[in-house]
Amino acid sequence: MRVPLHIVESRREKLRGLIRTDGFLPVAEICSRLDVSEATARRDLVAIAANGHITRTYGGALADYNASFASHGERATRARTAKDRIAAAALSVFPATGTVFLDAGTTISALTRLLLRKRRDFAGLTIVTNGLAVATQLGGARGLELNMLGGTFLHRQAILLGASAVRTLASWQFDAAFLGGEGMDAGGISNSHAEVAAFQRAVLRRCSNSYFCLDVSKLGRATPHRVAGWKDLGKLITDATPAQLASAGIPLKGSHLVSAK
Amino acid sequence: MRVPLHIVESRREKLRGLIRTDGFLPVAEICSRLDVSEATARRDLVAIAANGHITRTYGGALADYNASFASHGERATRARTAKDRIAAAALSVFPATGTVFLDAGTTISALTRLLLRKRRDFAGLTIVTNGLAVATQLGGARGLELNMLGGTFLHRQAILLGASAVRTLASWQFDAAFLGGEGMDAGGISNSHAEVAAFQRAVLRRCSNSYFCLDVSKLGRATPHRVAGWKDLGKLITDATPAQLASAGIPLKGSHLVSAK
DNA sequence: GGTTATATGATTGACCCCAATCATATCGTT
DNA sequence: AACGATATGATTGGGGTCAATCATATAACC
Repeated sequence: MRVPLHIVESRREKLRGLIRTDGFLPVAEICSRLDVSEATARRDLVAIAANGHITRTYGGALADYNASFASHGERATRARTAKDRIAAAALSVFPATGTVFLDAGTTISALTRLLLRKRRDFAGLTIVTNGLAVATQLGGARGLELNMLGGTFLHRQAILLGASAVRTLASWQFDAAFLGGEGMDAGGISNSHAEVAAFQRAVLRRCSNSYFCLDVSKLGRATPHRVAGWKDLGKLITDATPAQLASAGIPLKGSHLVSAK
Repeated sequence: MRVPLHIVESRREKLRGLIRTDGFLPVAEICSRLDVSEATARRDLVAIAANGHITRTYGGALADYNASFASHGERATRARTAKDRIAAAALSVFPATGTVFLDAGTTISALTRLLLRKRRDFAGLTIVTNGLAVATQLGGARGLELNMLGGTFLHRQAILLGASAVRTLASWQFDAAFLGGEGMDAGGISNSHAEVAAFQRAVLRRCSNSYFCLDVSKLGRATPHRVAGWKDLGKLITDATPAQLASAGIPLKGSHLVSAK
């Protein structure tokens, strides 16, 4: 029998919370806790997985604050996704030692994953991040010194931000910084959160080499808060072709571009 | 056919790394990546799960840096563990609003889990933590302001520590702090890491009410680094009986003890 | 208020996961 | 060198999971 929409939505919201709280939830337990049939539980799961930050697994669902989960989707199909290609390109310019800042975000998370797979020992490398997923992934890597900036937790993105984060930043100097973004157009790179943009600008001031990693889907999209114009930032790592970039009015060439093909 | 022991161990070490990197790994993929049969993959999994930090799920294995996973084990058996009882007792003294510090560690993680299950809205409450698992669990809770201290990542414990963490602490004042520990005896509470102990002492200086949460298995155990003597700390929340505490030489009564039974 | 759209639960057949068992090859040990 | 221990892979039966289909009751819409 049909049920009011607000009931459906609130149930799914509750399920989102349950999965987030437990980290992993088997289908059977979803049924008993929400008192619904398997069919409904599964349907809710796919609904949440579609736009929520949840990954389905065989027999249940996994909260992917650690967006590192890529087994079923990306890797199984063997099709290297745009993010993976970008990660590979970023890896080629990744310092072997020194101090590196890593942004939050799924693109950077792909880089982290690749980094862990390619290198066995990280002695001499210091990584600083404000992303919970990145920290979670890198924590425990052999020889790596991992630092996290403090700050206020930004809902839905698992990022630490705010005045405290910017203040802590002041004591660091980075050899390289790898950053993400939500939009790139003729004017530069932009983000949807004012705080994120402000934070990234603060990072830019403290690094000698900056690499923005954005896939082609962000091309031409402008989001409210501008991070920096093309003149003010370092290199762009993208899978967009030079032709695509040119037609979007982005004036980058060679030395400011690392192409991921 | 049998295979040399060092091969077995190195393969399992590699598997540990894979699971940690990916967050979740289906059995089928373990087979293809390690080039072993399902049987061996499963056997390796149980071997790792026995003493490594891995949780088996149906169809694969989950890296449990987020110690929040408790569906199969604790909850399924319905047996309220010591940690759960302590968490329930802690919840009874948990402020409805204000600023609360939460330590890292599995006992506190149990408290976090319970907190999320019991309360729907956290408006007016600010939580500060240095534990990745706690932050991961609480991130996204409705109305909650969540702050994380920055610092250096401590291997194996997913805690942020060090001078930076202590420094950030200086700008906070807590209405309550819930802390864990590794040992309690007549002399007080102790921890195995010097940095952890130093950090906890710094927290104690900045809170009006402190609650140490330790289960009875820690009773009588003394670890190298003393956090504080019984006179210097607030209340103890434990499932140990007053008789057990007395026989261990711990001079606490009523007002300094919250019993979890 | 009548009609349409849809959320739900039951069912079914196929597929996958798992624990147990067994034969075998080879490592460790004496 | 010979023996025992054991890590491995194949097999098998049982059970769980999944996607698809269908009937139905009821919310949403006009």
